[in-house]
Amino acid sequence: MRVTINEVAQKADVSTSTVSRVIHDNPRISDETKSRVRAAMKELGYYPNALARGLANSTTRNLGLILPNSSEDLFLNPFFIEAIRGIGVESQGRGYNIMFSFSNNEEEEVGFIRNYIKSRWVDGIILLTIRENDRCVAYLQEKNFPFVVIGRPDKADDALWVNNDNFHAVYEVVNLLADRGYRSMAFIGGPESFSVTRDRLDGFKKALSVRGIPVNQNLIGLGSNFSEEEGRRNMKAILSSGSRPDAVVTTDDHIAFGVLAALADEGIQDVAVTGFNNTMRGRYQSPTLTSVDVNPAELGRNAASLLIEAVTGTIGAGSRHRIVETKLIERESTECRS
Amino acid sequence: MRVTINEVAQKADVSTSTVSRVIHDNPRISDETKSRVRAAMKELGYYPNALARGLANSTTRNLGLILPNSSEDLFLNPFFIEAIRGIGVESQGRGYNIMFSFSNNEEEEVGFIRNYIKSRWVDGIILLTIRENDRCVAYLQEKNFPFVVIGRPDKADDALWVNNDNFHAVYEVVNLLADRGYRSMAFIGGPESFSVTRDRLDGFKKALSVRGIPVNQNLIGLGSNFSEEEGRRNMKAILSSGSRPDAVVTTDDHIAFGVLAALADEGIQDVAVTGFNNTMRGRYQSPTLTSVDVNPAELGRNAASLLIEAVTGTIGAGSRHRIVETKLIERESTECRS
DNA sequence: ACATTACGTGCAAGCCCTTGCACAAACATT
DNA sequence: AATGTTTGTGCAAGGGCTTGCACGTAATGT
Repeated sequence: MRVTINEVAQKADVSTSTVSRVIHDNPRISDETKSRVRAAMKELGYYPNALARGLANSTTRNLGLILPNSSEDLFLNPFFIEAIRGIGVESQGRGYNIMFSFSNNEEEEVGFIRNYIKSRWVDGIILLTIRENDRCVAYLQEKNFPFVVIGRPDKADDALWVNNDNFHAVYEVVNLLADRGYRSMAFIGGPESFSVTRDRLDGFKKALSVRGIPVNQNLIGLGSNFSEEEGRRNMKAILSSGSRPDAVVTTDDHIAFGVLAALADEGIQDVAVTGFNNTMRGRYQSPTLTSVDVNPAELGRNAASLLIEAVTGTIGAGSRHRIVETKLIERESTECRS
Repeated sequence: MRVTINEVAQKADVSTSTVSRVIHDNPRISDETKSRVRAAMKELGYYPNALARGLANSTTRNLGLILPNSSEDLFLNPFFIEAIRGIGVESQGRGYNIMFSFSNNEEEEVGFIRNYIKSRWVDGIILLTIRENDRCVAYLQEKNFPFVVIGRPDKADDALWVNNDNFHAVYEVVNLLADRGYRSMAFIGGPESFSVTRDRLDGFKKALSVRGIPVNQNLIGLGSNFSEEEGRRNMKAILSSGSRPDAVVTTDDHIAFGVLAALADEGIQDVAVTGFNNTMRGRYQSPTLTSVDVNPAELGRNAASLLIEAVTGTIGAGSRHRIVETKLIERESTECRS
């Protein structure tokens, strides 16, 4: 039998309510009693039972994390593990635990969310990815359950989210390329159904137009996913349409690898390429790849702290979103136009 | 107010005990009653409260996962995320949840373990790394709390663990090199305090001696960690001692990268190098790196299932350990000796 | 000196589910 | 017909903690 609040109460010669109040440092308890109770707790090695506590005040200090169990391209870059780490470190620093589950599709995700909510395991939920018309978001909103998403939800802008400034990130990429002497830029991204894609494309267009460079629709290609294969396919399509950009902005390192492969296939050398997410491979590819570091750990930290503020009711009005700075990492793939 | 077992009982016109028994599919309840109760549950949308259940029978169906929050080199390869995924998928498939925490050092690890145990959040604990004389292992054994470790504990061989056959893996690496015509092989590994290092070194020595190749102590270097830097240092040390192996077996891709860097510094070309863990970078380095895939997802799955068997008391006698096969991935760095 | 206001603590109900034991009814056994 | 077995349910006592309310005592005010 483990030591409970009762033995402590007995030992300190007070009631269990008093012990409970001491645990929560209730100001109505006199200092003298507090220290007596604390001594008893220490002596007995008392440790509160989280389950009982949770049951009594229906709050668990657990957060649920919904992870995609997806194809390679999501796990081959450090984004996820770093984001998870950020979430974990921030949460545990604030006394929260994280439970996670891997889902193969939207339906499974909703299932896990349902389970977390209904079985009352968690106080809030973190969504690590987001789609257009995300059913998880819809479900969570319907249940009115606290959640935060990494990435910007297309509708439901009133939800909590943390995101990069994708618009600005690409804007800067274009500026870099322009500074390096590139003029005819292509854009190759993932599915338009992801708001990241749209935001980045907007940044691309805006940066061009600010510089007075006309946007050429033939130089814009959106793939059905973020894979190398799609990047390659889109690049080939652009080339075979007869266009010949001198730089290619992509929304993911893997897409960029595909682009580089397509260029290599054609024996084209002097086209600049940029990626996103600053993957390992980009650092060792040849040429090393200029990429945007999205700071996943910081995204994770912010997601966790935002959610915790929400579930504890300490969220500041008007601070339901957080923007995390990206960092442009310049490497060989965008060296000055020769 | 959420729907509880009481409303269900009322609706189905039985006692709460009966409902509880229906939930657990107790055979003492008649089929007729069962279906009546189930109908009531469905109609009311009943979902058991995990906390209350846990409190009542002191079991949570949660597992705790202790993760290192360590320097880059541990996160730069997919080992962790893959292992976590394996653990997660296996656990959730069996109806278990995972809680994790990142620790910066052994002391923090013990702290998290203590918290998990004392606050009764979890039924068992998974250790993803292991040191010599691991205090976590000691603590868990002292508390007699169910746990499993990935990697072989040096003492405490009676603990549950899952591991690769590291001896055999390196044995095969040596065989490959020998088949490719290499004769003078060096070994560069991490700290000897890790059993992986020792097991791999044993495999190395054994394979050589089976082939009748003498083991040269000057060609063995053990670093203080698994980093590129240490790999480079050790390789330089070997070279500057005047030795000139024609192949280098390492215990980690990062070490191998360091070795390759050291060789490149000296302008040496024709030395074969092998790594471990099959990292991303190894696939894109030049030369691409021959490496041993340790199958982290499978290690994770097995760890989870072994632990679950242990906590449910369904563990088979004599099956307290599991060995996961490695897979040798041959690439350019071990091409035939020219 | 009496009424009022803190102050510190205890009572007991509640959170929701599990389970050993008891028990009534139905059936089988002599 | 009397006794013994099953079979299916219910009772009630937990599991460990929280918290609204009540209450006695001491301090304050007039």
